[in-house]
Amino acid sequence: MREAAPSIIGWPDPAPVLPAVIVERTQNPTHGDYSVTLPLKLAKPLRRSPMAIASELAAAMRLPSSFARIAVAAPGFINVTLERGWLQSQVDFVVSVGEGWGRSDLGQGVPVQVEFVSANPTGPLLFSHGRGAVVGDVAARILEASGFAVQREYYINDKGKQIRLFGESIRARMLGEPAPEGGYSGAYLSDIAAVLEDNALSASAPNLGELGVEWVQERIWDDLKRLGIRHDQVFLESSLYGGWDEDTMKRLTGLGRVVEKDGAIWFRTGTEKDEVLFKRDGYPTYFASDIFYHRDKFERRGFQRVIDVWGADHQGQVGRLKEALRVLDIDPARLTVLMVQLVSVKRGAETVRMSRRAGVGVSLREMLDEVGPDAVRYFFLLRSADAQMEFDVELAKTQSGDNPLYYAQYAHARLANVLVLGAGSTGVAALDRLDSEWELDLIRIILRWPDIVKEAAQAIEPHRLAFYTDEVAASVHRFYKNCRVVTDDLTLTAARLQLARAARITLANALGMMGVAAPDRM
RNA sequence: GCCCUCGUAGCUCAGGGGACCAGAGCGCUUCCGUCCUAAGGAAGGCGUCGCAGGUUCGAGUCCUGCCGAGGGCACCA
Repeated sequence: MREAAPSIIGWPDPAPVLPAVIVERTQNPTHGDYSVTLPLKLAKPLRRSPMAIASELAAAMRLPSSFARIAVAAPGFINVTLERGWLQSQVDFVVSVGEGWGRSDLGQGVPVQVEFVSANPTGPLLFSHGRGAVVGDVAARILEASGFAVQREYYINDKGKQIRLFGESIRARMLGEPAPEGGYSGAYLSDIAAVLEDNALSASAPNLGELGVEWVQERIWDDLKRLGIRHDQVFLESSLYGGWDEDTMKRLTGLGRVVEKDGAIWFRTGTEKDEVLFKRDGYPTYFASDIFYHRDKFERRGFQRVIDVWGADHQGQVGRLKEALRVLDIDPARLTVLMVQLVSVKRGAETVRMSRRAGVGVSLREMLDEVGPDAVRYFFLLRSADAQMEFDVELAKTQSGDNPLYYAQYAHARLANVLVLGAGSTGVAALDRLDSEWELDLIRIILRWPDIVKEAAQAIEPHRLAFYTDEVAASVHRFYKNCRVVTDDLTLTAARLQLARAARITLANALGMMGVAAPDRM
């Protein structure tokens, strides 16, 4: 269409710029399945009526009549309606593709890194960390399914005084003393102290911090494992300081971006407010580490794109990091930072607000114990990452359709169940008999799945999967309720079983991409 | 004071500049039970899309300002 349009309607001088998206999905089914709005966009530059342009373009469009109907509608839309026979035939196609249904080679093997969680090993993961963990993991799954070469990375901040402070906090706990100034005071310190004492270590042992980190990190891996999350790579901050730091500083200095004042070393942002890179005591700031780290990702390791999942409390860092990348001649658009907003936990009438900074709140582990990993994942995915959310514990535990997780999983279980019941049926499927509104609606929704994945990959918006899943589940329940699958009518039974297979595959793939179980029985 | 995210139905939230786009679920009021799991389905009411301008053939959607909520603005992490 984009290529053909000029020759069909004649090109003016200068030529108009065509929009990137030419065919879009209609939002109202009475207008068909797809629409072309090009005539409306071309009307002004061509100084012609949009309806006339639409008619000419529509007349020139060549689509097999078995595939779709084309219509022109005021004020200048070209609407394409998929033919029933074609829709029905796609049921076989979905079944034949099976597990690959929804996957694509959109990314063409481009290397992408998703870095997420990256919590400091000085305390167990909070529930709010879980949100970033799920968002990052599902973003990675979506990109993998779309043909990107994805690496999942966990960055550990193993330098600096936090580890030392952590060790001092453990020592204080072992001695029954209060935590040091700015130290850690959570109940888990007692657990660590108990383990260390069991191993005959005293408060005077020199490496309490390291031992504590080991304990915490084990627990973090364990929590993530229960959530179904693994990382491919652990990156230590300390590895940035074997020369890479100096090399990067040399580059920045050469670019005239480094200045020393007040005994510290600063990055010249180009605005009035410079940023400290190395503190007066000689230690690097997080900003400096982040510059070294991201230059490493892009230049040394060659990732084309990097997705960082950060908590909302780090958003101040985004602008200056991107500015530093730009200065280093790395296109900042290659870095996407997903800001994950705060989570509060609602238990009955009580709401607990989570605060990372304050280090208080509900631990990820308690929530895994209480509602299970599937509910944690699905509920986090039912909200876009950039909106603050409330997690309703009672709802997550409810075993009914009020709970969107059960609603979706139950739809899958129903299909699996009916497929077992129909396993002995011997009829030959007559797909043209899938002609009720419920069946055709389900087919249309199923066929959207590959687009949903692509859109989620392009926008990096994992929540789109959950909303789609909810739609599929609703359509499945309607189908199940209105179209009895296994009957004496053998060709219809076979056709409906095939549709049930296609729907089950779609639901299973969608739930699978979210890391949520798709049970056959409930 | 500056920056970021959000502001849509009583509640929790979707809405890639398009035409019934004003939505879904929950909650509320009803209805559906020989029969594949009623852990379900069907019907109904619910709104000045925070406010005011602007861009556009067309604006919850983009821009500006204001108001409100939350989070950032450390030689903290």
